Amino acid sequence: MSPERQFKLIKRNTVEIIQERELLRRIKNKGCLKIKFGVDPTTPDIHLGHSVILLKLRCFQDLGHQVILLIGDFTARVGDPSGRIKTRGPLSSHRVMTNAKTYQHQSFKILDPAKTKVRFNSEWLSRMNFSRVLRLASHYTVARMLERDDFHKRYQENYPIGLHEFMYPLMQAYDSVALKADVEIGGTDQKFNLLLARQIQKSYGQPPQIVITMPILEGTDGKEKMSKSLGNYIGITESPREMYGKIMSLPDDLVFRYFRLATLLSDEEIMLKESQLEEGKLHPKIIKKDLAKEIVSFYHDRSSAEAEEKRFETVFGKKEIPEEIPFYYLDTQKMKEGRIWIVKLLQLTGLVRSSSQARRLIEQGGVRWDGKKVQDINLEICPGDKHILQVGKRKFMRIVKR
RNA sequence: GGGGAGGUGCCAGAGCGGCCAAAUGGGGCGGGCUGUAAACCCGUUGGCGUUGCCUACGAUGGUUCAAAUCCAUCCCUCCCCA
Repeated sequence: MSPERQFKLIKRNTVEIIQERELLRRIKNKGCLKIKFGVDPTTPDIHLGHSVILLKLRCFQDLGHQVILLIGDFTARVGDPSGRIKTRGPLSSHRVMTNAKTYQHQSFKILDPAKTKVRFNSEWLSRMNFSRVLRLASHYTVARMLERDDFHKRYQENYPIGLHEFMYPLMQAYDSVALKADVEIGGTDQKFNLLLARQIQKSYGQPPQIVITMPILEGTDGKEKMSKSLGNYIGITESPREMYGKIMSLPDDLVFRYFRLATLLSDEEIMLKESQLEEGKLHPKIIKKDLAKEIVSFYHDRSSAEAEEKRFETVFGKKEIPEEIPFYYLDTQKMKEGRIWIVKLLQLTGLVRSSSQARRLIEQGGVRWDGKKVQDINLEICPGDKHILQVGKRKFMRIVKR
C-alpha cells in the first residue's frame, strides 16, 4: 500500500501524531517500522479501553509493520504514576509474570501473534547499575518533571510523591532507547511519558520516535475513563452475557464513540447509522443493540451474541424469566419442618451478602419468589421441586430441593 | 534536626465528650418510568431471625457513668524552616 494511504489509515481515530511528516517520511524510507506499545502488567485483564490501542496496532500489523508488545515487568515494580493521586503499591514479581502472560494471551484476541514481538523491560532495566541510572536521570530536571500534570497536582495538593516515581517515565523512555522504537503508541494520558522518550532517545544519539496518542475510552458510567479500579470496564474475556449487558448499560450518547473506537466498522457505516438516528429511522436502543452484538461477536461469536440479544429482550424488555438459570441445590437439612426462612435462603444462594441486605431488598420490593414479590420479611417457604428466586432485575436462581 | 497541620464508612468530606452506625456529595444497590442494565424521579447503603444487641472513626493503652470526640505512646501523611 502506498505510504500516503497507509498514513491515512494510521491517522484515523488518533488524537495526535507528533511529527506527522516524519511518520510519512519514515514509512517511505524504511518500509517496516518498529511500533512500541508498553504494557503495565499490574492488572491482568484487558478491557475495551485497551482495545482502542490494540486495534490501532492491529492496523499497523496489517500494513506490514512490526509491533513490539513491551511488557513492563520491571517498571511494574514502581507503578505508573500517570493520572494517579496515590502512590501505587509494589507488585510481587510472581504476580507481574502471571499478569503478563494473561495480557499476552488476551491481546492476541486482537493482535496477530505472528507479527507481534513480545519483550520484557527487565531484560535491560534489571541490568542497569547505579552509574547508568544516574546517567539516565541526568538527562532530565526536577522542574520539568513537576510540570507533568499529575505530579504537579499531587505536589500542589500535598499528596506524597515517591522519589522512585520520578524514575518511572525515565525507565519507560529508556525502553524506547533499548528497542530503537520508530513509533510509540499510547493513550493521551501517556503523552508526557511518550514525549519524554523522544528527548531521551536524542540524548542517546537516536532519532526520536514518532508519538501517536489515542483517545481514552470512557467506561460504562459514561464519565470516567474505563479502568478496572473504577469498576466501569468491559473486559474482553467477559462472558457474552456480561459483555452484552454492560454495553446496553452505556449512556446513549456514548454509543457512536464506541462504534468508532472499539469496533471494526468503517466510518461510512457509522455515519450512516448516525444519520438514521437523526432522521428518527432508528431507535437509540436498536443502535445500542447493534453495538452490543457487534462487540460480542468480535470477542466471542455471532450466535452467542444473538442468544444474548434474545435473553436481554426477555428479561428486560418483557420482564420475563429467562430460560437458563443457574441452579441452587437446597439441602433439606437446612430446612426446619420442610420450611425455610426467605432471608436465610437468599443468603445460602449467595444472592445477597448479608441478612441485613436481604431484609433491605425485601423491604424495597426487590425479591421475587416464583415471580411474585415477597412482601413479608418473616416469610417462610416450603420449597417444592422447582422454584425461581429472583433478586433485582437480573439475578435469578432456580431452587431445587435435595 | 526544629515548628505546625492531619489520619473518619467503597471514595470524597463534616462531626471534636452523651441526641453518632456518624451530616452532605459521589459511587453501588433496589423501586418507578422507558421498545435500553440510557436519561429522569424516589428509596436505600456495617453486621445479627433486627422496636434490641454486637462491631466500627490510623494502632495500642488510659481518663470518664459515657469517647470518633479528652490524655499518653506509637505508626503514617502533608506544610514551613534547616
